[in-house]
Amino acid sequence: MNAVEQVQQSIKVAIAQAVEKAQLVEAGTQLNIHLETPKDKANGDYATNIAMQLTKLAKKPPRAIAEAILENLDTTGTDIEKIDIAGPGFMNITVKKDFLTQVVKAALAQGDAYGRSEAGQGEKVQVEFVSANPTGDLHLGHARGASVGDSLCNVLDAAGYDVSREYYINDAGNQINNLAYSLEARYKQALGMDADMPEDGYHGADIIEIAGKLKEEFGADILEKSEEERFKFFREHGLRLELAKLQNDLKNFRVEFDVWYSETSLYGNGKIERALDKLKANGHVFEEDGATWFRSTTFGDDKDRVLIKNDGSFTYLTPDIAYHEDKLQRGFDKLVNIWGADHHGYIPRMKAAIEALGYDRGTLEVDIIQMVQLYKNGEKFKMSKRTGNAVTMRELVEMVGLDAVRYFFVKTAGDSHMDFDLDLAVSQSNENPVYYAQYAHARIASILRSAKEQGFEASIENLDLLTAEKEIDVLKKVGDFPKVIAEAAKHRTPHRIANYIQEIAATFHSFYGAEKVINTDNKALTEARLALITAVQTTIANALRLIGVSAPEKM
RNA sequence: GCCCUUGUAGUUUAAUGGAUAAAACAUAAGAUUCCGGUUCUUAGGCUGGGGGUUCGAUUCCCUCCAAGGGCGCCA
Repeated sequence: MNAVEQVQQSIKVAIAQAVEKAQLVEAGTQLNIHLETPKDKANGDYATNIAMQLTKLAKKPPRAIAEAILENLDTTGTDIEKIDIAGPGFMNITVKKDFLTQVVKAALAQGDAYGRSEAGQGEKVQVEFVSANPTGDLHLGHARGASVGDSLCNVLDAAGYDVSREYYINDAGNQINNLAYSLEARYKQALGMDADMPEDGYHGADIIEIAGKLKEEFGADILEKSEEERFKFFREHGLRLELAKLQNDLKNFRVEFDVWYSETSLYGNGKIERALDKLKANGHVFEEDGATWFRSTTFGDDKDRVLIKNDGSFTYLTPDIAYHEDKLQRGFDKLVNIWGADHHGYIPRMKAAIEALGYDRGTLEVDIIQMVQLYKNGEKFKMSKRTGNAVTMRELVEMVGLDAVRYFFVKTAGDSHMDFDLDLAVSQSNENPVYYAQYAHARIASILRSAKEQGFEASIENLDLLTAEKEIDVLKKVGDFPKVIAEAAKHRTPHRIANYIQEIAATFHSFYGAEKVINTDNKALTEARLALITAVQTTIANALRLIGVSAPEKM
């Protein structure tokens, strides 16, 4: 618990004791005292709405409750300067100024770790995201999912959760056969032969590229093989090269996974059969029309689902159920799946399966990443993996820049639809909000360089000199950081980090405009301000790192 | 037809059920002998319509409208 949290905790305790002393509620009642930071700083450093929350229990109007709390409040030993009752019954708390400077000490002492907390209490969370089929390039939607998923994992980690990142490789279904046939056609074309693409083939440029690689490596030798062997060859090598490309693209997107889980691996070890047996034993399986069904309607799904087709093969759902059972048996407290909105209809059956297997359906939470609508030349730009004219994640990064892409996708809540104007993104690259934050960081670096040349160094000796309005604003903003991370983790809303970055950058720029940091006539103040902006720089760098954006020293 | 998600300044988007709904971009007007002008200051909303829940609703519930997505023994 850092200095800021300790202050907040002491305030909460003091208020809780006052509530009890005023006999507003029955002894032992669990109070949920929440401190918020008022939008308008005229309303104090912190505010609590406890008086309004207690109207029912205390059977008094909120302002009367607030007054009763105030009368019974003992502020000795806390950092409370004063408390005002305002509006409908808010209690606005002003804290002693010297406490605010604690955040500078905390930020300087903790460095890269500033902002981290134990809020998550080590809860084991597994986050599965992207999980795109290894049959083509990652496109726009995957880029959004990767940005949000990776940032979420970073935030969870920073908030004290034990997080594991996982990618489920769909390397077992019909789409892989399709990949093999598509690749074979492209391979033949690469050799100058006539070959038709299969009807549902993958027309992406990546398949052509991979076919070219195979031609270079094996020449025309593959044509000598039997049809069965050729199929096996293209399947194997197609998967290998597609997967390598996916992993490389994601790495270049600054996204790394702890576990790459192969769907095929579920076939060799009996896990699918065990999951099926468990569903059967629990009485949720039936036979009809020559197929084996899961009675998912028992658990709220709108229709029952086939598990084994009448040709004896599994549907996609069946190994996926086994996969989720496997996840659950690995001991995670919570499973978070980040899926594209086009898969949202799949949620009820997956949750049904988890319940049917005997687990709490709430263990699995699915966060939907809404569609990204591309615009180009003022018109909708339909993306399709199969028509070959999709904008890939790689192309997007080339056009807009990695920092801008990562920032752009994470600054918007994942569950809201998003319009992405390609022309604007390209033309705006110089005005993109990400540069605003990066500039703040670079500007601080510049000031620190300049100060060093003039013989000044950041010092925490005279932080009490930081009393200007803009300085206080900056102190408060820096102090908010651990709470912002904890809240973003709790609500799984990494876009709050992006919002926070904008706020702290704006607060800093505003301070910069009002106060000069380097003042050769006042060494003590200069060095206190250098400590302050170092704390800001650390905070911005840490925040940018959470969302996968670089923090440059120079721009 | 049924189901899911989303409707907020001109545009793109914020806002644990809280106070006067907030930023950026674009537009207009100003600032700078100075630590980086990619900066700062100032100027704008019937939160899609209508009901309901309560001290209080952008947020929760119902309904209508609109946009997107899903409704396969595909993955």
